[in-house]
Amino acid sequence: MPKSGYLAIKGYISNMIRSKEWPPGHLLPTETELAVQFNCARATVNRALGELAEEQIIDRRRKAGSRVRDGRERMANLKIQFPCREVEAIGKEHRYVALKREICALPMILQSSSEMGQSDQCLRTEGVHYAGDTPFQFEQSWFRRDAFPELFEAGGKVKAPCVTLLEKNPFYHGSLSISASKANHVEARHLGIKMGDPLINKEYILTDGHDGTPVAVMQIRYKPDYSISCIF
Amino acid sequence: MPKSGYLAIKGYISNMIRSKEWPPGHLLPTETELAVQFNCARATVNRALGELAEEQIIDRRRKAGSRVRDGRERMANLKIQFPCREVEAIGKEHRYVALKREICALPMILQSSSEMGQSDQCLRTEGVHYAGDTPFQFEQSWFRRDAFPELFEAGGKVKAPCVTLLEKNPFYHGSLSISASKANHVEARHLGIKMGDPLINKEYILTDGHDGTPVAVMQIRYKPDYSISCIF
DNA sequence: AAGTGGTCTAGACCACTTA
DNA sequence: AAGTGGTCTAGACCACTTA
Repeated sequence: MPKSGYLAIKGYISNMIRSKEWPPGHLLPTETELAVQFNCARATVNRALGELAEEQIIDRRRKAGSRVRDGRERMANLKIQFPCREVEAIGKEHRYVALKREICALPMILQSSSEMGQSDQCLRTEGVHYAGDTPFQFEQSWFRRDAFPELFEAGGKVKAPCVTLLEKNPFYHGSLSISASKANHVEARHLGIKMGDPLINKEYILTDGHDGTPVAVMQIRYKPDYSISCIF
Repeated sequence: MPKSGYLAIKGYISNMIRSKEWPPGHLLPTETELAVQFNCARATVNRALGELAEEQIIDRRRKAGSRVRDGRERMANLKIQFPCREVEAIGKEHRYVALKREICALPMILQSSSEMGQSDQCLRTEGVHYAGDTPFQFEQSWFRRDAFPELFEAGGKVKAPCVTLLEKNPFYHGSLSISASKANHVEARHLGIKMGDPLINKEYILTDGHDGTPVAVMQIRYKPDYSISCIF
């Protein structure tokens, strides 16, 4: 542990909390008091406490001071990787086999309440992502035409939709939902497993950067040997 | 968007990146240049860039400067909630029904290579967490005796192990792994579902705060209507 | 009204990395 | 050797929240 600097202060406070010397709810010394104790400027204490608040270890409020949080709710960092990227990450060659590609009406989840009309069109794709020669993910997706016009231009070989998406904008926002289901015969055939086997599913809902309306849904199904990991 | 302050600088840079005016790999102006541009102190720019680096939007290296990251790997915040807490969070009453409780040898994953001997003992528990009257989670766990002596004192009514854990230390670290499996007849009976139904599983491995060795494993199985969500 | 934290400034020194 | 970011200081003013 560093002997000086804001990390020393962070370490000191973390230890007091971990050792339960300062239990949840405990009121911490003020920034000024800690600055005296550590013989440093208040800005240094402020950085230490600010990071602890960011990490949800303490709660800070003006005038009320800083308190140790009830730590029963923690956060972990989960890596978000679209299918093409996930295959690359395990060091295998990514290959996409398109199965379906059709224009359809917007599914419920992509219908924005306000604007209706000609944008009311949607591309639905279905395909399998291979890691080398092994089927890895079965993908079924919907894309609003007004948000992704370039996906509708089917020029040449059909690329995986996520590849086109990431070329357009590598910084999408949205939500991820993880669930389990039983493989139906289509999913089982394309993933090379038995019907009724358990699947892990990720459902990404991508949102527009400006108004936050949903613009795409990607449903990705994985074989039961797949798992998702993170640390906390 | 704020017109001044470090948030204005963050917003400006975020916009340049989102609009692809500054594509991945692009070299940002130096802190000094941005301080001139925004007519502020370098410390203010430093805070803005520091937060963008924290959020993995940019990469920063001394002398090399700050660059826009390849955004294809994003991070999402996943809430970590132990079973008792998860039931409370949906507003239901938490009740734990213990099914098994036995001393056994350490499973592989809890064996620390270095220290062996009398601590070589483990508590294995099995139980069901109810949300109100509905079975919600089937839990199977292992705890090292040397790390959780208080769990071995079976005084009075048996509490859920996670409750005792959180009383001892609300700030555990460890890893979470999410997978899917088929319900066997024990799991199916206790969760009130059919054998062969798909389950979502969480496996928590808790580690010691000091040396990082694993001290407990909690395997939690959920019915297929359960899902895990996060935003990114 | 008074006590907190939030943010900013102008300057400083240094660590690290590249050339 | 030179340019960048990392961190710190001493001081300032303010916003917010409680009493």
